[in-house]
Parts: sequence; structure tokens; C-alpha cells
Amino acid sequence: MTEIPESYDPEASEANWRERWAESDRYAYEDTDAPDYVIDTPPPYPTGDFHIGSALGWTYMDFAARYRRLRGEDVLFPQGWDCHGLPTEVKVEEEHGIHRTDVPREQFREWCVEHTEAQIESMKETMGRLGLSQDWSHEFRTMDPAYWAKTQRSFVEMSDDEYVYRDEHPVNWCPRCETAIADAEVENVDRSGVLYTLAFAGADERTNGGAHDRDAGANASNDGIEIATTRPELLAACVGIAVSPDDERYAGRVGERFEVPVFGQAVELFADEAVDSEFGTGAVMVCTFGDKQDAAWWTEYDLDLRQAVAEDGRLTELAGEFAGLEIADAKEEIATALQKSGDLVGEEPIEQSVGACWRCDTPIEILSKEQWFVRVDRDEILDTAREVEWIPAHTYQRLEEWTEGMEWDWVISRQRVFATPIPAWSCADCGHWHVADAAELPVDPTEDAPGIEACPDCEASEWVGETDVMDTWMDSSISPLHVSGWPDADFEPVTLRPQGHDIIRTWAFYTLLRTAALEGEKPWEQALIHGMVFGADGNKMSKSRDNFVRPEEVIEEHSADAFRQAIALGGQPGSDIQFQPKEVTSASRFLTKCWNVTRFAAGHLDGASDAGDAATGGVATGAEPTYHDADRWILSRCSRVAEAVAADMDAYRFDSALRRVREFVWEELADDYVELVKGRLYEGSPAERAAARRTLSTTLSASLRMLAPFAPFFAEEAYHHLPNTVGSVHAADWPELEPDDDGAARRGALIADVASTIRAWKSDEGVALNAELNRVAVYLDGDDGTAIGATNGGRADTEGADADRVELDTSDLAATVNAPVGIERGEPEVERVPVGVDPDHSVIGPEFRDRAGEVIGALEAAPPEEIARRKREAGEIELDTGGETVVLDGDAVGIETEQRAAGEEVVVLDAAGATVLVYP
RNA sequence: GGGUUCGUGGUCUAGGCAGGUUAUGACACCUCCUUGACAUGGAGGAGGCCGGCAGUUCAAAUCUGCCCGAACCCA
Repeated sequence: MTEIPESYDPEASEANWRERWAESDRYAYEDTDAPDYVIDTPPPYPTGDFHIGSALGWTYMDFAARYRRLRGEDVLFPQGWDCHGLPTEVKVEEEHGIHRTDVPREQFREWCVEHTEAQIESMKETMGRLGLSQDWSHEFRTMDPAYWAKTQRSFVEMSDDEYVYRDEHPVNWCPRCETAIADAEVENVDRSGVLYTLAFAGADERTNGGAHDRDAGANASNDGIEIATTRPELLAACVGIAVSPDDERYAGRVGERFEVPVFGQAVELFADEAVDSEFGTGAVMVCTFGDKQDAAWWTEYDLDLRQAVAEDGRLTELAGEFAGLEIADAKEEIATALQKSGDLVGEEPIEQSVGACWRCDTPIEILSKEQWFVRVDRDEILDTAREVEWIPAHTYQRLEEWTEGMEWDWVISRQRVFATPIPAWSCADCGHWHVADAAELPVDPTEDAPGIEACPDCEASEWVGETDVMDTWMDSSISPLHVSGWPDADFEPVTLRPQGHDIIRTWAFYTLLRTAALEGEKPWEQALIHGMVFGADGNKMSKSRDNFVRPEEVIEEHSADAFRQAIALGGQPGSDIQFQPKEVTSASRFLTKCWNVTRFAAGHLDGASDAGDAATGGVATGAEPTYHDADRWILSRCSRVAEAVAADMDAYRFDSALRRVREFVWEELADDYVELVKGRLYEGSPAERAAARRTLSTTLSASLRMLAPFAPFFAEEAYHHLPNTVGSVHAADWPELEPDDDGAARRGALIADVASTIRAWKSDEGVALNAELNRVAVYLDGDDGTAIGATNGGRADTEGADADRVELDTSDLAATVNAPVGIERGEPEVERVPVGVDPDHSVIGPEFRDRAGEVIGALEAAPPEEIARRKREAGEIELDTGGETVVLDGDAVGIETEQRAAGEEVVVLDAAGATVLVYP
């Protein structure tokens, strides 16, 4: 007998399989004729931390990947890394105690690469521990030249197609990172600020902006105006004042000019719908630029450009004596100056929402800069997005809302180092921009010369390489293209994009934009959008809340397989899930249960030549099996369960799929079937033992294969211990069992239920479960007798049903309950006392419509024995309802009975479909 | 302010699109049981105005409207 340990040791087993899988190419994509299933796996930013939220997304992908392999599809589950970005630069600066400008760009890049490689290793370690089955031969890193050559290629193509252009335009600017950032990288944060009310004096037409002439106001023909602002530090950038056109306070004053206090430039009042007259005084100052609204007005009203904030977040020369101050200090000093000059007329605290850099939380400024942009074609993006199947469907609306709100084109240039170089040069003489040719890529224009000599505009031949680099989303948003072999291979949408709902507006959005622009195609067939993971207290996991759980901790305490199941059962994909340690506990108990069943089965199957091949259900060489109803029943159940689980998996309902597998294995296979066949396995004839063995082998093998996507380590371990299996469970096929005849399955189900009813009764009575009983008699109920007789075709009459009852095979049942079992005809020799009625609402409701309530009331009010008598004698039931007589078909009413034994020696039990008399 | 999702025993969750038996399961709790795979087991029990109010309907956890509450996204 094969050594099969008494208990399952997940730690040893998982370590073992992890190693063996790593050595094999088990999960490698094989380009065969089978349908492809290609996952556009998220390339995470290599922070070094693969947290529980990531684990959620990746276990979903792994469930799908493993399931599809069992279905025989060619699965490509690659893994990429979105390497470029500021956080790495900052880390490297810290590690080496330098500023990035202190060393050559090439040196700095090298350090970033080294750092990133270490972070990637750490995350791969966690991925391995979780049992993820990526195909590492398809790993990609956006920092590798082979990859960023593709990013550059996409830039060049989009430049040729005029999606990419260079222009001066207001952009979001992070003063700390000192780079432009895209709308998607701006997050609104709530903070308390101060709302200042400032007095602007009326200004004479002749007054000239910039002159510090406080007397100008005094001579002006118009009155002053009070405006409200939270940003007095931007006064130097003030280029206008706006009011609502409906605001009566300012009726007729549009066009008047005012003098900006302290700084003295003159600005004009204009009216615009966008002004909220409820806010402050109803008059707001317009700066270049306080916010996006200012930028919009700047364009619409052709206002001056006064840039008061520099790239480093300090005030410019425009701010005169305040130049060089940082925003916060400038705010205070200018407020003080306003107070001194008497122009500060009010201050009050206010809660406001300000845009901040999502990487460092620093409030952003809007600066007008010459940058590279990608044109945002909202219609094209949404048309593309609508071709994708979004799971769940409502996640599309997130994308739609975001897309429709896009006002600015996507700024893709970044003033950083560790990123994909923008493949362009400018002419030193005339400033003409030359974008690289596709054949030159990859290229670093800070080091390489362009492929052309003379400037096509001015014939000069001195070129300045672009030092700006690309937004990292330019790298990651071509991931489906990269994965499918672009640009060498023709692009076809990949199967699945799995990602969290938090990056719909970024990764999903940009990928749709880029695939549509480059290939005129949708990037993927399906987008599976998952939720976030919350801690035990119901809040989003965070270190500060101390509700943080690391996947490694859970794996160490229980196992990766238990963790994966807990994730699957946490809720349906798409919803946020709360991490439940109790689900992990429950999952590891299930594994113990499975282990014990496997151990039991292995003991009976080992060396048994009649057990068949579990993997294929192939023909065995030993005794020809004689199947019992119990065998046919569990085979039929197993077949149905495999179909239902597959349907769930196809719909990405991992929660439901795993629940089905568990219920089947635990309740039906272990609790019922195994109990039913023990007798046969121990002391049956060779033929009936062979049937039990083969059935056990088939159903257990099928169960392990269904469990394999969720608990890959356990399934592999158990599968290897199960005799007659060949190779890895992960290389097996999805269970497809011959559907058995319905009648036998129903008879088996009845036997299982009777056994379980008697087991429950024994337990209740405090009788040992293997205690011998004198005799058991099973009386089939009318309805189920009919159902069981279905093999005879049509509705069974008494004879048919009886004939079938004789066929009901009781040997398994007898062995299980440890008593001779008889199938009896007719009614049991016991008192059946009607105790209630069970009206069929779906019949009575539609028939009697608004009188249904009365009918049911009358039914329930009448004595049950009377109803039962009428039903029995007439086949229909006459009832008085409020003076009116109605007639019900007898079939519309079930009679609830309690059954009492005539003699004291008999116990009457109700099973589903039968009445069971136990003679103890 | 706009959008989306969600409110089901103590906790978490299924069911809701296609209205119709006793509302699913897990964890915790209580009682009983060592039987030849398993006490990390088995059998049973208690615990629910399915957020609230209206409406539609013979019939609502399920459909509709409003309200209350929560989370996320956007402004």
C-alpha cells in the first residue's frame, strides 16, 4: 500500500509543489490548435509589496487560467512589470544619498534598474507562495529595451497619425515631483483652508497693470468690488474677475476694471454661468491658473498669461518682493500685506477640495507648459469600450463617466529620468521637432543622434535630443499589444483584462485609447473588474488603521490553498470583499476533509486492478463492475455538478463554483456516498466492489480536478496519492462523465436520503451509528414513487410503481444502516394524521387571482383531516369562501401529515420521497 | 452637488436580472455522539419585522418610487 500520511501537511506540500512546478514548464503557453485564452495580466509597479488587494486580483486570474487549462484551452498567463516611475527614482536617490542631477543619466538609470530587479524578485516570491501559475517564459519588464522600443514605436505611430502632438497648454504640475502629470494622476483631497475676502478698488481706464499706484483707485470712476478667494498667493497671477450673469449685485458692472491689491495690475469684470453666486461674495478672481476653470476662462476670454508660480512651486519674479517664496509662505505673507494695506476685509475657515499629486499628495499647480500630448477622442474610446464585455456590466459606466468628463488631452511628457525616452529631437536653429523613424528604435535621444542630417525646415544639422520622458501609462497601456506579439504579429483582441475598479480611469482608459488609436480594435474581449479588500473591521485595509493582513501571514498560519478559497468565497467578483479569517479556517477544514476521503479511497483503490483509471474513467482489467443505484446516483450528481461548476467558472462566479464543489464533496460524496458503499468495499462481491471502487475513483478524481483551480497544491498532492491517476492534476481534463439514466439516479438519491435520515435518527437517539437494527421498511411516497417509476415511461400507475419498487436496490442501504431493509407496497401500517395543508401557490394564485388569499385562508382554516378526506375521496376539494363555494383540484393542495406508529416497537421517519419505518 | 454599488440571524455571505415550498452557507454559540477516512469529525438546536415607508400584484427579500444609512468614483 502506498504511504499516505495521516494528515495533510500544507507547508511541506506547498513548498514541494512550488519547487517542482518551477522546474517544469507546466504553465507555459503552447501554441496549438486549441482555442487561445490570453490574459492581459496587470503589470504591477514593483513596490516590492504584493499585498492582499493584489492577491485578490491575481487569484481570480489564476482561477480562470487553471480552469481554462483543464478545459483544454491554450492559456497565456504572462506577467509584466510596470517599472518606470518616480517612486523608484526617489528610493534610489535615498539609497545613494544623491539627487538625480548629481550623476549621469545612464548611471542613475542603472541604479533604478538594479533597485527594480530586487523589488520584482520579492514580489515574485509572494506570487509563487500564492500558487499563481503565470507563464514566466512570457515575463516582460517595461524597463527592458525590447519593451520600451515598443512604447516608442507606439509613440511614433501615433505621432504619424497625429494622435501625438507637441504644444503649449495648461497642464497639471506637481511642484514636488517637478513634472507635468495627467488628469488621471490628480486626486482631490479635502482639507481645511481659509476663505479670504479681498477688496479690489475700482480702476480708471488709464490705469496700467503692474504700477504700484494706490491712488489710481481713488481717482477711478467706478466703485470697488469684493472678491472671495482661498489663494491670495496667486494675486500676482490675477487676470480677471468673474461673476454670475444672474447675480443682481453686479448687474450692469460687467466690463468695469479693478486694481489688484498689493500687485496693482488692472483686471476686468466678466460674467460667466460657471460662477457660483452662493460662494463668498459671488465674485471670484481669475488667475493663470488657479484651477481648471481658470484655464477654461483663460482660453474663452483670451485673458493674459501671468505665471506667478514656477516649476519648483515658488513664486516667480512676477510676484515682486514675494518672489522665491514657497506657496504656503507666500500665502501667509501676502495675507499679511493685504491686511496692512487694508484690502483684507474678511477671513473665515472653509472646507475645500484641492487637486493633489496621487503619488506624493502635494497640491498641484496648473502651469502653461510646452509638452507632448496625446489627443483624447472621447467617442472613439467609448465606441471601443462598448465592444468589450464588462464584468460586472456596471463597471463600464465608471469608464463612461470618466471619459465624458475628460476636458484636456493627455499630457504624456514627464520631466524625469527613469522612463521611456521620447524619441524626438529639436532643431537647434529653428526649433523644428523631428520624431524618430520606427527603424531606429529603441533610441535614447539624449545620447543618440537622429537618423536625419539636415532639418527639413532650415537645413541646419544640429539637433538637441529630447530630455523629457514618457508617462509610465504609455508603457503599460500597450500591454495587450505586447502580449499578443505586436507589432510583428497581427493584433487580435486578447481574451481577458482583469483589473481593479480603482484603475478604470487610468489603465483601462489608456489601454482602450491606445489600442483604438494604434489598431482600430478593442484591446480585449472581456474586462473582469474586481473590488478592493477590506479588513476585519469593514474598512479599507491600511497600516494606519491596523487592520492590515499580509498574504504571507495567512499562508504561514494556514495555507495558500485555504487563503485562495477564502478569497473566492469572500463575495462575487466585482464586489469589494471583506477579508474573513474564519473563511480561511473553514477552507482548511475542508482540505482536511478532502484529505481523509482521499486517504480512505486510496486505501481501497490501491493495487485494485478493477478500479479503473481515475483520470480517464478508462476500462479496468479486473472484474466487470455491477453498478448499484448508489453508484449511478453519485455519478449522475458528479456529472451535473461538473456542468454547473463549469457554467459558474465561465461566468467568473468563483464564489458559487467553489461552494458547489464543496457541497458536493462534503455532503454528497463524503457523507452520503462513502457511507453507502463501505459495506460493499469491505465485504462485497468482486463485481459490486469493482463498481464502488471505480465510482469512487471517478468521482474523487473529478472532484480534485474541480478543486484544482482553487486549491492547486492540495489538489496536486491528493491527485498524486490517488491510485490510477496519471501525471499532474493541472494537466488533466475537466470532468466529463457519461450522464446516467435518470431513474437509477433518483433511486440512488432516495437510498442516500433514507440512509442519512436513519443516521440522523440514530444520532438523535444516542444510538451508535453502526448499531444493529431489527428491520427497516421503506414506503415510497406517491409522488416520488411516480418519479422513480419514470424509467418505465410516463406516469406510473400502481403496478408500474410497484414493479419499480421491487427493483430498488437496498443492499447498500442495508449495510449502511445495519439492518435488513424491505421495500413495502401501499401505505405503511401506521396512523397518518393530517396536521396541515400545503397549498401550491403557483397553481392557486393564477387560478383564483384576487380570491386566492380567501381560498388559502379557507383551506388553512378548515380541519386538515377534512381536507385530506375530500382530496382522497373526490380528488378535488370543495371549499366555502365567504359564502361562495369553490372547487380546487386535489393536486393543488399537499397534505402535511405526522405519522404515528401503530405499535410501540416501530419508529416512523420522514425522508424525502419515502416514509421509513424502523423496527429497532 | 452628480454617478455607481450596497444594506439579508451576533459577524460575513448566497438568493434578487426571469416574484410563488420551510430564505443559502460559513464562523461563533448551545446540546448530544469517539462508529471500521476524518473529533480539523458527525447529528441536532437556538438565533431573521431580508434598512424603512409606500406602490404594483392573488402573491414581494426579489419589481417600481421615495426616504434613511454605508462604501467607492467624479465635481
